[in-house]
Amino acid sequence: MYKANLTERQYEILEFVHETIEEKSRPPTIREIGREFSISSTKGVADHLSALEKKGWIERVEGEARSIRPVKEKTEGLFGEEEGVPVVGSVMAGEPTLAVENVEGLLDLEEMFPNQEGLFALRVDGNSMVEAGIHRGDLVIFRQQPTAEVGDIVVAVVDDERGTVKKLAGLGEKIRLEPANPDYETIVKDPSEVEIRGRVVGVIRKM
Amino acid sequence: MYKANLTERQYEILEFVHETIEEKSRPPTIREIGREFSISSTKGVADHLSALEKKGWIERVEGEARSIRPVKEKTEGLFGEEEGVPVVGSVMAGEPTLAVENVEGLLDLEEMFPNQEGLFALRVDGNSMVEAGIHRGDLVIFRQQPTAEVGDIVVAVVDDERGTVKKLAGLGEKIRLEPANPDYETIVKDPSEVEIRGRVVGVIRKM
DNA sequence: CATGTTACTAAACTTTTGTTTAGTATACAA
DNA sequence: TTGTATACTAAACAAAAGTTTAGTAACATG
Repeated sequence: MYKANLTERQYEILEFVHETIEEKSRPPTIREIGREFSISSTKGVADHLSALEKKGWIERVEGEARSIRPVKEKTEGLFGEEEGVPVVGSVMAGEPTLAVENVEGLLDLEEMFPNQEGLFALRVDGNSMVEAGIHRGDLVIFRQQPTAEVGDIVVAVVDDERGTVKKLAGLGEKIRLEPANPDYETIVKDPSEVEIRGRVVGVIRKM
Repeated sequence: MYKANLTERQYEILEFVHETIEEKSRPPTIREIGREFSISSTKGVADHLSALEKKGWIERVEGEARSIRPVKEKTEGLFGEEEGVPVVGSVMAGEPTLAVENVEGLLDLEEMFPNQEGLFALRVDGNSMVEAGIHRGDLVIFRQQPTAEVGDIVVAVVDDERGTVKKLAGLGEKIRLEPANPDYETIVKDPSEVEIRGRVVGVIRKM
């Protein structure tokens, strides 16, 4: 056995199917596979495909052209198609490299902050939130919403300024926007003077 | 004209092509499109495809089955396939919603932290780096490397412990690992007692 | 030593699919 | 009014692609 119950030949063909889909955005035909591997008979290729299907690596629709379809769950991992950066549980001494066994999961950023309606990013340009771990240059991810709860970190517009990021500390007759930096002062304004634009749901920093 | 120089019918067909690729991971045949739209003649569909090709929305290979291929640059945006969270330049007062005109670009997290060899994430569980904006629970993204420069924030293993995140403050006869929190003390160790495992290149926090 | 799997060739066959020819009808612009 | 683009039908044709039948050969396994 070669990799994961596949023979070497079967592995090569499965790999070619993937490459073709990747490059040409459609699966290859039996004859295209045959040409690639110098298999003159279509039956030769068809046999490999039957084996791959039987072993659960691909699916096909009988009689349809280009119907080879890799089974995602089985194939991802084998060809490194997973999205995301691996999250390691711990970094132990001794081993020079971080082994795959150490990986707890994959950090799928698209899943973490999906491209969904109402989600925006804003680059922070002040220092008023450093104690909340939001530094100049960071990108804050915020969900656009007109209100928030006390304690939330919000993106708000005060006095026609560019939006600022502050902690919402009070919501009564006066709205209190509290910085996380003793050098800055809490903003206390009438509700009419403050527009809450969104709630911060994440921070991303690249160094 | 309907959308972006396409007729309504052409738009519908282009949309169906996209859906088919999305759902079945291969483009539809002319007859499959015909069936969907109750166009009995293959010529009727072929005419639409010729129009789409002429207008630059798709590409085809003559004589090949299922060779319709949407031209990525033109199509993305029309069907909302872009990856990433929009980055807004500023959040202005007045407008109730964040207009698309405001968008400076798209934050493509996969591009920012690509799934490349040697890139890992580690969840921070101490408070020793709060002043550097790294809090408990944050994910630090680090590039696996055995050395680093003074000033870098590194992931290191000291005394068989689980990896810690510290600032590399000295590299001579003794290695200095400096926390960013006055409550913690700088670690000063022989090089033999410290293993630098990587350099922190990013921080991600979800709130 | 029979049996099954793998890995093919060769040739014929069928179905699917793309292409072409011929024609209808509507709408719009020059 | 003539041309051009759109939006099709109908029918036939040709090429592409999947399927099937009949074998060969190597190799491993019980």
